[in-house]
Amino acid sequence: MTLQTIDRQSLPDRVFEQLLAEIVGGAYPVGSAIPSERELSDLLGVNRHVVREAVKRLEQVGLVKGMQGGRTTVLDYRLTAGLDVLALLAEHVRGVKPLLPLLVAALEMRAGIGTDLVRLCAERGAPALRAELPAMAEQIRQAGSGEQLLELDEAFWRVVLDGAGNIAYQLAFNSLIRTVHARVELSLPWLEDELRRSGHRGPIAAAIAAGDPQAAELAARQALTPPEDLASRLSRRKARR
Amino acid sequence: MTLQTIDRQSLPDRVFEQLLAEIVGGAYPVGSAIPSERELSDLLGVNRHVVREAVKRLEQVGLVKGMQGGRTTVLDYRLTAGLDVLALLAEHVRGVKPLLPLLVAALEMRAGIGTDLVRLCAERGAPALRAELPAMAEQIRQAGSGEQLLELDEAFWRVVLDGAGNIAYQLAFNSLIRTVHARVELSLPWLEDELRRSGHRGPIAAAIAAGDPQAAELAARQALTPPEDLASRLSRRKARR
DNA sequence: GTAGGCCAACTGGTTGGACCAGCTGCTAAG
DNA sequence: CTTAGCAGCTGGTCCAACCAGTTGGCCTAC
Repeated sequence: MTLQTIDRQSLPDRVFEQLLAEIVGGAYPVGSAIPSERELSDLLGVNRHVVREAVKRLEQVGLVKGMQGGRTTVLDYRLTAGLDVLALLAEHVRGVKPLLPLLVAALEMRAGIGTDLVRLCAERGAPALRAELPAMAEQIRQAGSGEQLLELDEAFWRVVLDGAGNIAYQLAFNSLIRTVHARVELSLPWLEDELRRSGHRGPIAAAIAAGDPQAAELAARQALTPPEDLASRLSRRKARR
Repeated sequence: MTLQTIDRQSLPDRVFEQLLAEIVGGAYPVGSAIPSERELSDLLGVNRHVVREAVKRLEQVGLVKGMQGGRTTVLDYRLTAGLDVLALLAEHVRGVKPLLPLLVAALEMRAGIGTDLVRLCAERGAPALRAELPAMAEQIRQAGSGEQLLELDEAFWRVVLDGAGNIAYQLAFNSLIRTVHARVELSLPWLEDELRRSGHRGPIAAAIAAGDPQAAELAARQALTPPEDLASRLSRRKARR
C-alpha cells in the first residue's frame, strides 16, 4: 500500500470551500445574500465562530461583503477580487468547462509578464546573477520530466524575478504559481511539452546572460506563448484520463 | 468645519494593521515567531477571537504560517504572498523610502500587462465594444484633472479588460488598482501627467477601435512606460507637500 | 554517559453561550 | 396616508472553558 499525506483541513477551511463552491457555482447570484452566520452554523453543525471565520475569508478575498446589522451579500468577483482568487477558483471549480478558461488565462498572463520579466532581468540584473541562468537551464534539460521539473522551472523564474527586481511581478508570480500547482495533473504535461518545444529555457538563459534584452524578450515570447490549440489539447488530455 | 466620513474600523482590522506594520517593519524577522494569541490578547486588551481573526488574515495573505500546537511564524512574503499584499504594503508601509519602489513596481507591471491587454483587446474584442473606446478617451480628455480622472481611466481599462477576455489580467488589474488607490495623493498627480503627456488614451483607443494590435501595443507602451526619472519625480512631489 | 520514552506546559483549534451594535421592516400612533 | 418607533433580525465582541496538537526538558533504562 502506498502511504500518502492525510489532508488535515481545519473546520473553517472546509466550510470555506463549501461556501466558495456554492458561490462560484452560482448558487448565490451576485447581489443576493448568503445565509446568516447562525443559519449556516445550524445547517453545517458547526460552531458559529467557525462559520464566521470562513465567511471572513470570503470577505477578505473579495467574494462577499458583510456589514454589521445587514446581511452578507455576494459580490462580482471579477470586479472586486484580487489575483489571489485565481488559484482558489482553479482549485475549487468543478468540471472542465469552466476550468479551462482559467488555466488558459493564467498561461496567457504568464506569457505576458514572462516576456517583460526577461527583458527587465537582462537590462538590470546583476551580471553574476544572470550568469547563473544557463546552468539552471541545463539542469532543466537533464531532468527530463516529472514533478521535479516544476521545482526547477520555478527556481529558474525566481532567479529571473530577482534580477528584474520588481516586487509586483514577484507577488503576481506567486499567485500564478499557486494557480498552476492547484491543477498539477493538467499543468505538468503541458509544462513538459513547452520545455521540450522551446529548448528547456536554454535560449532565454543565454540571451539574459548575454545581457541582450531584445533577444531575451523574443526567446521568452516564443517559449511561453500558448499555442492556438492549447485549450483543445488540455481538454483532450483531461478526457483521456 | 468640513465634515468627513468617520472610518469605522472593526477591532480585528485595527489589530491586523498593527501586526502588519510590525511585520513589514521588521519587528519580527522571517522565521521568528509572533507572540501567541493569548499574549496578544492580553497585550492589546482585546478578546482572543479578535486577535485570532487578525492573525488568520495575516496567514491567508501569506505573511505568517501557523499550525496547531506550534507557534505562528513569519514567512518571507516575497516568496509566499500573492499580488493582493501589494495594496496592503502600499497602504501600511511607513515612510517614503520603502514606498516608492512599491509604486514604481506597480506602475511597471501596469505598463507590462497594459501593453499586452490592448493587443489582446484589439485582436479579439467585439467590434461594438472596441468602438466604445474613442468616446471614453474623449471623456477623459475633457475631464481635465481631479479625482474623476481615476474613475474614467479605470472605466476605460475595464472595457479593454472586457475585450481582452482574460480573467487573470482582470483580477491582477483589481489588485493594481487597489494599490494605486491606497496612495491617491501620489498616484493622481502622476496619472494626470501621464494622460496629458500621452494624448489622454486617444491613440490607444483609436488603434484598438481600428483593430490594429501592433499599433495599439505601441501606443500603450509609449503611454504607460514609466519615465526614467519617475522615482525622483514622485519623491519631489512628496517632499513639496 | 547517553539514548530513549514520557509528561507537563505551552501552542493553536473549537465550543457554547451571552451580550453589544446596527440595519430593516412591520406596526401603531398621528 | 404618513411617519415615528419598536421588535426582531443581522454581524461584532466578549468570556470561559475544553480539545488537540507540538515542544522541550526531565528521568529512566540501558
